[in-house]
Amino acid sequence: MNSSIIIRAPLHVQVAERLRLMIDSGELEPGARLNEIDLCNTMGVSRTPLREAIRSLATEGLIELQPNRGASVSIISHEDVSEILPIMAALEGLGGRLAATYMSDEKIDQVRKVHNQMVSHYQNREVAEYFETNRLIHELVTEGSGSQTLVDTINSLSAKVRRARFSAQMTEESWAKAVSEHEEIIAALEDKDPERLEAILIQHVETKRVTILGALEDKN
Amino acid sequence: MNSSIIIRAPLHVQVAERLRLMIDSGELEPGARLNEIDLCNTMGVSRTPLREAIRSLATEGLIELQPNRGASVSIISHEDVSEILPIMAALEGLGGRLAATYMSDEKIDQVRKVHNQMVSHYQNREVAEYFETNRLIHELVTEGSGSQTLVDTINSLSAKVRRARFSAQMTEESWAKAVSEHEEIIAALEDKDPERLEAILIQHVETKRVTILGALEDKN
DNA sequence: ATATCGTATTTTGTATGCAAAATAAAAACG
DNA sequence: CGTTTTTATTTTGCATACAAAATACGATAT
Repeated sequence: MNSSIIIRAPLHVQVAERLRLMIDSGELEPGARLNEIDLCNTMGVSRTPLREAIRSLATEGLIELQPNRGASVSIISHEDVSEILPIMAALEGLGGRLAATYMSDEKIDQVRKVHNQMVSHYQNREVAEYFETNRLIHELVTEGSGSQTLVDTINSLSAKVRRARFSAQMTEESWAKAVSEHEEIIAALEDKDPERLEAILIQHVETKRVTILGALEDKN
Repeated sequence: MNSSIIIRAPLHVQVAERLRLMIDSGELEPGARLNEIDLCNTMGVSRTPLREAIRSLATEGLIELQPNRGASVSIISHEDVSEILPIMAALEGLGGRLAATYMSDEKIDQVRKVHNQMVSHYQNREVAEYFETNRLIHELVTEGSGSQTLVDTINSLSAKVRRARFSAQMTEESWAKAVSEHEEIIAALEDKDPERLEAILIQHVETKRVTILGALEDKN
């Protein structure tokens, strides 16, 4: 008996992951056309799994399909951000409210630890590490809600705004504000105060919206 | 010059629509396995576009994929409903809050008309027509938010709980409650009271959650 | 020189074919 | 008989081949 079965994900799943990564990292810029044959060559797969992966990302909204004209990385607009962030605010708020009620003390301690790491990354101005720990905190809190659907829904929306990498364009001021809001998030979570945590998270995402829109202004 | 260009949707899109319909109508029941060749024969297409469509519906969550074992219509569980409905409540609430602020008077009148139709369907006990007008009202309100992303997100979640057709199992009591809540929805919308509309919609979806869970209890 | 038409090339859309895995069926063994 | 092992069949996964559409290119005409 062998309990450690090797599961190799289907090619179309692997290709989808890789494409998602390429889009996320900026290797495939917004608006870039996806030439099937080129991508097949670089990935070493045939068109069938590639096309299946493209269809998946299209329904996720990361890619746009034009009949007989192929796929391109969808462009995130000012309006898209203005639509997506309020929705994320509502959902992260809901997640926080549930997390403050249902999250175990152990999990809360874990969030606190990651939070402390994040603060030290902030003090050392380690941007990449800061963003990663930041992202992780939000994920942990949402997971604390106990709702996988909520995690998935937020992730799906987050993916659309994340890929443009507005992160690098954060000002010193908005950064400081984000960190101070995170202090409040942790406090509300440790106090197990659902309403307060919800309100803070909504405010926090609102701050993020302003930051991102500011960054978009500069770019365009 | 011909401005009425005939746009024929790609096969994989048509197939996806048809599959969605088959799932929604119950022709393909939850848990049913999707045999590629059978479906190809009934639809008169080859496996390639069918598989692309299946991949799309899988990322939508309507279908589940098992490596080397094909696809099956995903089963909606008690837990799924308990996760999805609170999210829908938050989102419909957000939609209502925005709609109460931004919806034009013309659109509000339109909602009122559909609402009156719905009430008369209720009085005549025309179930199917009632559900359709009900659905339409919620869609119109959400559209009134001006956020297509919000409409899409809610639709995606709604599709998962809709397909099991709990509708038929509504009790006289919960039906009456739903209608009376709708009266309040319309009133809040016409008064352009964002907070009230939000609260009512959240409560309304909560009512729906209880109804659906009750129906699920009876079934299992 | 610019515009338009026709042709060639590229790219996408769909169908089919072959290999590998899973399932079903049959045979061998206890 | 029931259980395992072997074999056959079905079904999925992936690659390739062909058809149709779109794009790029060049020639001709104005």
